[in-house]
Amino acid sequence: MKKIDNEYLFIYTQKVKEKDPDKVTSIYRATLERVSEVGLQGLKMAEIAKRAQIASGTLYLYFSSKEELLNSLYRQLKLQQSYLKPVSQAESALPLKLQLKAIWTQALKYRMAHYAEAFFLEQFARSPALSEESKQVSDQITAHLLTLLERAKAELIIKNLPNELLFCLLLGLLKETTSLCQAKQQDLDQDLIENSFLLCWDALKA
Amino acid sequence: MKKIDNEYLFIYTQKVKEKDPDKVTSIYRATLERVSEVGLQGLKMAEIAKRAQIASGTLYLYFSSKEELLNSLYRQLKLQQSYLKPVSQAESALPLKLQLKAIWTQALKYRMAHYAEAFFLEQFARSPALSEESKQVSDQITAHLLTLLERAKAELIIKNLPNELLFCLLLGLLKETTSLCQAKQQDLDQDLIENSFLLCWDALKA
Amino acid sequence: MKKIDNEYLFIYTQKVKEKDPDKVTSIYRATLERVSEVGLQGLKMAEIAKRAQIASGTLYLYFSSKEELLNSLYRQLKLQQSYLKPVSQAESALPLKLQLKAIWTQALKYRMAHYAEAFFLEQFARSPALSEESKQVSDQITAHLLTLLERAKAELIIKNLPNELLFCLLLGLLKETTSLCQAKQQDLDQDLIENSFLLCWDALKA
Amino acid sequence: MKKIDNEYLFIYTQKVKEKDPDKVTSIYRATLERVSEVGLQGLKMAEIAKRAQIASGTLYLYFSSKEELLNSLYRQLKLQQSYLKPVSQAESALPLKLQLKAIWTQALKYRMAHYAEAFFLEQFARSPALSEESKQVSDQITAHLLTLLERAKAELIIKNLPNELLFCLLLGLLKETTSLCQAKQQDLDQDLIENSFLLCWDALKA
DNA sequence: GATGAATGAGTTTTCATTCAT
DNA sequence: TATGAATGAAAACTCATTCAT
Repeated sequence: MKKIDNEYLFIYTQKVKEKDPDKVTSIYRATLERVSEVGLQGLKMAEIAKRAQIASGTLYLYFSSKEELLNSLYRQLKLQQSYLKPVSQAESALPLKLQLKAIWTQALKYRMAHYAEAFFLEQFARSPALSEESKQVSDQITAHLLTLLERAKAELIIKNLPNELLFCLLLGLLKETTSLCQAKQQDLDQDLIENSFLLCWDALKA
Repeated sequence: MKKIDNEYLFIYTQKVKEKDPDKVTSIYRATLERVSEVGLQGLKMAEIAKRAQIASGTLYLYFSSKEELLNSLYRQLKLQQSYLKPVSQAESALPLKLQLKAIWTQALKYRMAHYAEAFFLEQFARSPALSEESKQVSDQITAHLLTLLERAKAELIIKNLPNELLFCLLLGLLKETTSLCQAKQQDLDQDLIENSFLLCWDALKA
Repeated sequence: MKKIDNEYLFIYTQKVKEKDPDKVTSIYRATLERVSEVGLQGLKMAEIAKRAQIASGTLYLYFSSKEELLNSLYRQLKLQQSYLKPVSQAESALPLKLQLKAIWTQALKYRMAHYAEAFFLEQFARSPALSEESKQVSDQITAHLLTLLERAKAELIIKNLPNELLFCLLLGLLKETTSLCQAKQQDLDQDLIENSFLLCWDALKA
Repeated sequence: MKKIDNEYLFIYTQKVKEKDPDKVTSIYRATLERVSEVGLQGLKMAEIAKRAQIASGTLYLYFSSKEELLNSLYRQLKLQQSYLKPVSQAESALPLKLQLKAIWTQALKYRMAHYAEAFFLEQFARSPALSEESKQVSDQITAHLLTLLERAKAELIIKNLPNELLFCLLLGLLKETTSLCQAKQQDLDQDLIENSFLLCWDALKA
């Protein structure tokens, strides 16, 4: 049973309800844990409640249905994704390559540290239960990157290819690398960060 | 309602049952179609039967349970993955880069043409219903690639990094690119093939 | 898998159908075997067919439904029960006690030799599927005994109690003794016959 | 629709579940009633639920499956069988014959009063659904009787025959007599008790 | 007649949701 | 608010029976 740390999730709850935010937090955590254990298909409300140490009826005080719980968690996580992303002042003075490397490193570390969330996001993104509203919560991680890539293209540092394709490269490697670590129960080491960035950079650079 | 062509799926059925292979084929097709429409969570035996134009009881003549049907389809598809991969004689005389490009092109086209399968494989791979036996059906797509990468490393053409990491790059870009096309309902054009291979190659090359 | 000998069952089929009597016989045999293996609850038409080495559809050429098959078998067996019972000419000259002993011995042996039938009869007799018609097929085994008991009562040899009660004693001991032998996979030996008759006789005698 | 009184069944529930014992009791009662009405073959979970005045899903809060419900009821009843059997202090001072008569009377009355249970036990004992665990719950009714018979044999009051055989006599007559009363919708009268015991005793006595 | 794959009505079982406490 | 037993609609699965071959 994977435990997901509470402080991190706390922030989700800000906008959710007028009710006890700790409870919402622990419902979210319980949901993520169960999804990482049994997948979306195997997810049962009763088990979420049990894991969150509340009665199953209580879930319905916070979320009107399973679908709403999942969509709500999805939106929180999506918004959350960008939360840790802004590059520090200090970093924004660095050369673009180093800024990109900082983002890459941060993204890899973030995803490893929050694998259950990443897993949930990927699973639920493809679920027919994903509401229209949820779909519209865009992944703002991209905003930062976008600016950076545009600048790098303008400076002829990286290839002038559609952003979409460049994102595919980065996102694909990011996902696969973290999946790999997860599957092999292996931690992210410095070598892996360096090597993976090396691949990215050589791919991108003009 | 997406239709998946029959001839292609026919080959799956070779080893499945002593019973009518056409029926197995159409059950597989119906399952893939429904999964691509409603996801694994929304998949119902009655709807698979309806789509396959058989009675729901008939499903159980071919598969003892829903779980067995999904695992069985999973194994067929996994074994199938390598089926189209061997590079032709003519190609094996080409320079490594061109061989790799041939594989890349083929893989992209294959995945686009069989997106429902790819989707099912990715979804079910993470399902708790995936049996041990199914897990053991390895993805032999990698075998060809592995040889090629090893040769290229030996010839100092590509970077001497762990195969796993190189696979992450290739598989990640492959998945994301095809997802992108799928999401945008856009066909794979020559530009996309060229550009995506350009990214791969620059990443890999020494 | 218990095999029930064919010659014995052959006689059932005389009045059943205009169709192949061998087939009816083997359906009956298969049914009895399956019932003795899995009970009435576990009895499936497909398994009867398999055991009888015919297609399940063929069952319906001989019997219009499962219920009819069971009722039909029940009636055959009930009629059959008395078939072996008539005491020989020679025996009818013996003292009543010895005649009774001859019947007792015969009944015990019969029941042991045809345990599957006895089991079926007892199970099906209590089934709601037992038709009115089947209920009316009386157990003529009793007819012989009845005469004998009446005579013995007239001669003041046995107790003047209601026949029903005397039957309960005899039938009860008969059933339990054969059940016991069956459960212990033990053959009926001479001791058991002697001892059980001793109990019966002492109970009955005036 | 036969009603089985609640107080009696209450004792079953002692060891069953941490949940509401009244509900377990009423499920047991409903099951016995339905079995006595339609037999084991005709028994449906939905009808048990209806009779017990609960939703069918509720059955599964108490028993994980139909099979478990039946086995559970079987074990309760088996254990229960001996419950009413111990002879009172006063009785144990009586001559053996009278003690035996007391047990006989008690057993007859008990079985008549709880015919549905007896019926269920006999039916389910032969069902393939009977679990190994259930088989092992021995019928402790015999323990008391055994002691008594052994003593009577030692005192040369009754025949020195194997207990098994003596049990066959007693159990057989018990079963048949109660079946008879049940079938004839007739109550157990004093005559029947006297007469049946007379038969038993004459059979047993040395 | 004989076959056995196919049928679908009828079961068992699950689980999101409700509601009395 | 919180509870968790109860609900019952909906799903998986079974199997007697049919029917095209």
